[in-house]
Amino acid sequence: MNWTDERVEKLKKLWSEGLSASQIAAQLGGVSRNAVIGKVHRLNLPGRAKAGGTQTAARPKRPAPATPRPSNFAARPVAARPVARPADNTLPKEEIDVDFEMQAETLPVPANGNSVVVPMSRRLELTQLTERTCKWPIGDPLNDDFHFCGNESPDNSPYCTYHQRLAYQPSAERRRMR
DNA sequence: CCCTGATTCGC
DNA sequence: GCGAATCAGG
Repeated sequence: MNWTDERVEKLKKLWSEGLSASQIAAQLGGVSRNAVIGKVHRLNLPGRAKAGGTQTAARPKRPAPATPRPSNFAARPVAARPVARPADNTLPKEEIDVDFEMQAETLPVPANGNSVVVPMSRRLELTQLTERTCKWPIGDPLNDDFHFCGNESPDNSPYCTYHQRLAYQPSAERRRMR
């Protein structure tokens, strides 16, 4: 991917708005967060404020790589991000970020004795999702409380074990459950 | 483990 | 100039 004027402009804008490098990389697409950080430095954009200078202590030089870096790396499959966003993508962080993270969500227990418990979600924002977080959407995307399950999903599955079963219902199980 | 930004240096 | 690898920290 090329750093066109447009992309650089967007980078500057998002960086100044305080988005993290990975968030910016996700919005730009086709670049890693490292690329974003590297570009930020090259552009001499101001870094993030360090309160009290805790972080930037003199860093020892990087030791020489013991093993030469492999120059042949497979092109990484860019994760599809098909989830649509409201046109207004401004996030009122200040208001909704003060969340109730470990809120347990339960459904009414059916009278049949098989209790159906929906595991608590981590209430993640779209930008927080990783390869290992459940991408089961919860709520109305047009609503402010929309979020993703975010629990750990095994291996490369897009969903956690619970939502995996909801997503891919085997016919046998679907029948059993009616 | 997840994440964050900072730095180096081969390309 | 670019950005993966690495470091350092939360």
